[in-house]
Amino acid sequence: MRLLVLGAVRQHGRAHGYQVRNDLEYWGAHEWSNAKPGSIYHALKQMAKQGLLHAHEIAPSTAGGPPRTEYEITEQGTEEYFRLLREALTSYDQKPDVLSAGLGLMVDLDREEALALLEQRMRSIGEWRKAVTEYYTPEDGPGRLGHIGEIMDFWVHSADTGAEWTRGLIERIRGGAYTFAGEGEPFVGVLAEGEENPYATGERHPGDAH
Amino acid sequence: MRLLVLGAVRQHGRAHGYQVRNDLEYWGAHEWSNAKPGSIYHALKQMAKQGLLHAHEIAPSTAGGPPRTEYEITEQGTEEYFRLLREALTSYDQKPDVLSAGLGLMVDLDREEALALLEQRMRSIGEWRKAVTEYYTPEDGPGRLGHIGEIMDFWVHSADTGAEWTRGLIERIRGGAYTFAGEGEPFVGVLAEGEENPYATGERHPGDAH
DNA sequence: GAGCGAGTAGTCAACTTTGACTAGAGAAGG
DNA sequence: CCTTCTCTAGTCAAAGTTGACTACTCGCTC
Repeated sequence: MRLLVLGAVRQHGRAHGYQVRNDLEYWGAHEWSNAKPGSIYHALKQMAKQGLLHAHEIAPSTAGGPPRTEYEITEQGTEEYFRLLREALTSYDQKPDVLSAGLGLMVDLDREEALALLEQRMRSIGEWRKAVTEYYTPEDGPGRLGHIGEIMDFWVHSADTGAEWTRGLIERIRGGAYTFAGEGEPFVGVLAEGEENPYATGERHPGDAH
Repeated sequence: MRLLVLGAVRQHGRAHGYQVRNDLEYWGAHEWSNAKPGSIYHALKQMAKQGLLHAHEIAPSTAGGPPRTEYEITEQGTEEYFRLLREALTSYDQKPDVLSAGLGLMVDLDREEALALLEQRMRSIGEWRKAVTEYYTPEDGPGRLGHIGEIMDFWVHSADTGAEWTRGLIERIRGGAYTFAGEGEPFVGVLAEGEENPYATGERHPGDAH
């Protein structure tokens, strides 16, 4: 959440809550993370209180609606942003939404660093896997865990396929895919004021509960 | 959370919070879900308030510590339990911890139903995949999403490998693995009073003194 | 025989998330 | 001209989560 919001504000330079909200929808974040209005506005306020963002009270907008608050990222916020971003890319905590946020923002780093972080991620997954399999392997033979063992198996399978996917991503990046920081014209990751979102949702989204 | 707690209480017949807490640790739930003391006690109280559990105030325990409250599952709670369990097994909402909880408790259903639910899960994943790929496939060729497309790719990859794993599980269950409801001696999924947990973590628990 | 650590059982404040709601402006339609 | 819809921008109460903390007992050691 904080990572996403900081990333959105940072790309705009200065943004109000509704803009952030739209960016996150543009990124599809409402599908794979808990990016709902309440969370976004809460994060903005909280981070403003903590000095990661600077808030400007602004007169009511041009297009109706309540007065809005604009936010700018502070130096402290930028630091925190990169800390969170690096962590999202390296640590394997099994929260897929954290990785997704990291992927969406990784181009704020330079290519070499992104690669290094993803390599580190591979190692993290390896360590996690080793710890888990050693720890939960019963001494008196497999199978004594019964169906509970399926949980373990599921997690290990997820780790393995996650590692495989990460390896693929590393190849693609190493092969020159995408435009990272300092490589010229960056990918436009936010919507300009007034630009309409080509991925704006119709009512039902692919991730909605049925 | 609610699913896990209901499942634990139900298997005991009658249980106090600390017992539930221990069961969840036995299942490894502290690894793959947010099963911390605070959440567990909160869920118990909340569900008691809502009539899913019935609370009995009990005198201080035999072995020191504050007075404890014992809970029994009500009829309403049992209904809710099976509703949550079926949902956890069928719906693909990308929250791996929900599936894990479902796996740990699936043997409370009979084999045929578990299989049917998992088949349904396969279909859900298929639908999700179709919706997402159709929805986010740009008309003007792939690649216009830029690195944002990697998020999509990651999710689709997860869905595919998740489906593959589910297929494997279905095979194992169909092949006679595990003991489901009504198939005689059930797998012992909870700890008896006083039994020590062979998988107790050597790690520090939240709440431990430093 | 005092102190210490470990186990038992649970509470609490701070924080985050959720989902429903508000309220004004322009557009659309009859 | 009046109603209804959609977009803009955000608020709020209720629920859930986190991590630290309490308080009590038993066994052990120094």
